[in-house]
Amino acid sequence: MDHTRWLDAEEMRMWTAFLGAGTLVDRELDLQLKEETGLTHLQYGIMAALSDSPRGAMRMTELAERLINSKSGLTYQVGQLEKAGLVRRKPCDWTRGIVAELTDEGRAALERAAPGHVAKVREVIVDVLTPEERRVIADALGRVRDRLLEGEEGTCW
Amino acid sequence: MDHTRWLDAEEMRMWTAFLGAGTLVDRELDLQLKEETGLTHLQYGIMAALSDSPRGAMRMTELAERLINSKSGLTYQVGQLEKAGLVRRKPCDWTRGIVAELTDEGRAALERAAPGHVAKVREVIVDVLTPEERRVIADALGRVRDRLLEGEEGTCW
DNA sequence: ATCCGCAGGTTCAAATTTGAACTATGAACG
DNA sequence: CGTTCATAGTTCAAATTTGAACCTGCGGAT
Repeated sequence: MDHTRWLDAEEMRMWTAFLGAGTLVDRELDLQLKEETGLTHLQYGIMAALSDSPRGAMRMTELAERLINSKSGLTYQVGQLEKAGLVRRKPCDWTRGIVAELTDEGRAALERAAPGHVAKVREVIVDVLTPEERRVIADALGRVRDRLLEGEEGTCW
Repeated sequence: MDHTRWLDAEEMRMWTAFLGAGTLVDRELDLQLKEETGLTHLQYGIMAALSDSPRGAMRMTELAERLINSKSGLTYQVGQLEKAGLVRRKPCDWTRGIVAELTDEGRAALERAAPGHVAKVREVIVDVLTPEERRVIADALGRVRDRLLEGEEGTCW
């Protein structure tokens, strides 16, 4: 009873490209960020998320969802950033909980880090693709992501 | 002197989709594998690589390259697999070094794990995309990956 | 009021990952 | 042969990640 539909050559080509690119791109960005700014990609992600947020602050759980990370992982990394003086925790005004907020120093660090980071993102992926490819990937992988996010409703790690 | 070319909306859409899909797909596969077989995605990758190999065995360094992982990480995980009796280490015949080789038990475990794994890969990504999207992604991300692999010649972590 | 149940966060131990040192062995060369 | 080098793997401590157990405040039902 082998009902398994194995991957054909073309499907496998896509799958390995996707996996390999994901791993390598991530590593490359991590190296560049650590090298130039001492931040990890995750830490940069946290700060970028805070900076994007309309209030300049986010609740821990929102952060965890947005960055797709476990709550305890976030607690740890926000702790690191707090030690470094880049982020501050404070009780949340508009609802129970705690928000993380960029300090002035944190905002400055992010602004210093951003140009190099964006340049690297362009170098390793954005500028390597054609506009058409970017469009297709945005649609296709956006769909993949959204389906997984939905399936996750109410899941809490 | 702000020469930074920031990402426009479309570029950002692609970038976040790529990042998000990468993270979520990886997590999903890890969960499924641990749940059904007790293996991590990395361990599955190691065993699959060994199984693919013409000799049914690979040198540690080859494995590290193929799986895009650090050497010490491999040492650790191969150690785990060895403890579990799924993999065996032995001195390499045709050149110095050590090869890892699937045991019979390991091969059996891989065969048990594969159908569920492939099904999940289809469910989360392969079957979510159209053939045309798969083709574009294979080409585009394959290029991204290969450029990074080249730039890495001689790098050893 | 009091008791549940739970959402938001944290803590803690265990597992994993990292990177830098370290060991060992084969290859090239005199 | 003996020396020197580069390569293949391992080891070790430190950093990070995980998941489960644990606090805590709060709303609603009784």
